[in-house]
Amino acid sequence: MAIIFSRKCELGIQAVLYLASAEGREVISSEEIANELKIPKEFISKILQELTSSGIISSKKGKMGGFSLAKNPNKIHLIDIVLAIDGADIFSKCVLGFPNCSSETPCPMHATWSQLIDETFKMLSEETIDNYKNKVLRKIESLK
Amino acid sequence: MAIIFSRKCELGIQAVLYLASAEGREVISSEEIANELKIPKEFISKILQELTSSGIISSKKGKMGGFSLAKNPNKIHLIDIVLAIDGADIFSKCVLGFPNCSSETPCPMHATWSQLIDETFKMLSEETIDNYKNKVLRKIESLK
DNA sequence: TTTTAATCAGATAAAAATATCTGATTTAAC
DNA sequence: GTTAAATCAGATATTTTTATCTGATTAAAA
Repeated sequence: MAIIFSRKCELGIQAVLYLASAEGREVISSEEIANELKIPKEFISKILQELTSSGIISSKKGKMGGFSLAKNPNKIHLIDIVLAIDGADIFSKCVLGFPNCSSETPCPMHATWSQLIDETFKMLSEETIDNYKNKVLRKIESLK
Repeated sequence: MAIIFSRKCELGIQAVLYLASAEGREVISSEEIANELKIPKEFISKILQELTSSGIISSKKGKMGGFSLAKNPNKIHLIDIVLAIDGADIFSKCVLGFPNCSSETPCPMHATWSQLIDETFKMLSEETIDNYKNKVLRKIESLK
């Protein structure tokens, strides 16, 4: 089964978008995020920990603690989350799984695939969390 | 870790390209494919079985048996192999993992992502094995 | 100061994907 | 016919990913 982003990465993006949509509030607990996004609390907690240690979000410990964006949502790009959780493999590894695929020793699909991957990287690098924060609330509504 | 195609699919495409590059010869054994592509014989055998049962390649059993393309390489498209091994999930499932993502209840990335996925689907549907069969031999040289 | 509610860190469990093994079947050559 | 070399089918093993659990730490509120 092929996938694009790992489950962790999918949920990481969901969670960051939810935090962005809650602007004005100081922090949001992992429990609220889990309930709103209908995903297991334990799993999203681990993901929030990763996002915290990579500096995309920040956490407040103790009672009344929770998570918030580490910077302005127009400074957080989708690519930041993808690279933090899944790394750069999707953009750098050979699409056919050949070793050392490059313009010197290209695989058969190298040229055509590079073009698509570059476009994808560009989109993820340009789009900010800010551009999407309102859309996530509408999607969450549809989950209820 | 994110991936595009499963390992099975990557190797399936590699193997079909190798068969295409060997035009003129009646059949190619799984052992030869494994040796040339530097991958385990047992694993590629299983993949060749799948490709046979989905009608992309055909097999000849018994001594001197092996595999060959089931049709003209200009009639086999990359998408055929991808769909046969990985299915259509990559093209139909929500990129953020939300349920029921569609233009009615879109996820935040739905519109931007659909565009990239449609382009990818189009490329894989247009490109034939025939377009790539020579390139694979050059790549195999670099493995030696 | 104690209790409560939150994150944090590391271990463990479960599920899925990847890879391997074993034996049966098929077919060409001797 | 017998043997050898190939695919086929299903079971098994290994690895990775996904998910959960447990206990420690932190900090607000009673």
